[in-house]
Amino acid sequence: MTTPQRVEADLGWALHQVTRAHIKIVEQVLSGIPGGPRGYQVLAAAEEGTPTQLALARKLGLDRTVMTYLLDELVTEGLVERRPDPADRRARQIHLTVAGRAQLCDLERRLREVEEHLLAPLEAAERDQLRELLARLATTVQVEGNACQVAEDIKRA
Amino acid sequence: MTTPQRVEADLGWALHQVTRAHIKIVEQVLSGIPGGPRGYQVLAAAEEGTPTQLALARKLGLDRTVMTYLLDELVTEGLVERRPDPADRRARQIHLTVAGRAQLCDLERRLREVEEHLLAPLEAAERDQLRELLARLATTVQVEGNACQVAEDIKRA
DNA sequence: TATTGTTATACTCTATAACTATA
DNA sequence: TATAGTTATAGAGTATAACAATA
Repeated sequence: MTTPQRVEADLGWALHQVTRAHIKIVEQVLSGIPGGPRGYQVLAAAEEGTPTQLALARKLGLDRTVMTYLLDELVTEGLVERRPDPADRRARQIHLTVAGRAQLCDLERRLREVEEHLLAPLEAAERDQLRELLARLATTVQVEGNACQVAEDIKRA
Repeated sequence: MTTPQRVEADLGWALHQVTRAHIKIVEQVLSGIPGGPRGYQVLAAAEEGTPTQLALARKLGLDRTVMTYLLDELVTEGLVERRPDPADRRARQIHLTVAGRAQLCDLERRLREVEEHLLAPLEAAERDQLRELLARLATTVQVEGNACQVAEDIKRA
């Protein structure tokens, strides 16, 4: 399975190969975070506001029970805190800790490096072209769910 | 999560969105095949030669026990046959049946349509550009494993 | 009565190990 | 002794259902 002569092989094959390579290196960067890529996404979402657990679960396309387990680990690692929601005593707001914010900042820097590494084989102009074309396609195809979920789907396929 | 302002959001987000969309529609096309995308890949590989089960498992990056289950289903559906390998009585060669060959032909046609549908938002010249850039990147990044496996990885991420 | 979060249970998928038959 | 294929068992990950607290 070097260079495909077949069918699906075309766009699908290339798309999956590149995505797979991206996932592999991203997983390495995020291997130290509880929940891996998911944990990172929780941190990123928590930085943007103070979402409740349910809001977080919906945003990331996860079951709320999975979110409970995931947050248990992130809390244990001291990256986030659960605080009572003053407006609704049933809900918990998720806040980044100082350590969580520092961790997130570091991860974001390393993820940018990963992208640059992945695109390195292309010329600068080509990298921009690819980014632009993919971004345009991505906004038009818009599938329900999230990018993280893609990893699940790809594996199942 | 409409248009991302964040980080990973850039290339990774677009790449995963497009891949996810591709997986979704491919899964619909292959939903009737035992094993889904995997079953299709077995059919495609069986058409190219007469691989043994083990060769097939290695090519698709699957455990040989999984291959047994997968082939059981494909045989039940009448798409492939197990035949004794004349050169090694331990091994079984996997052959496409007439129905399997017809099924494969139909699937390939529909998968080509899926690709065209996915790229429809782009101009003809842009589609060619994207295909070319992705193909070039795919051949350079070359991760061990197969494209089908990507679906597994994406989900896990 | 409905909803947030938690916990316990069940299910799916995959890997691991053990077994048969060949080599 | 090693390998191809099968089968049984155990494990990780997820979803389902039941529960407590609150709305």
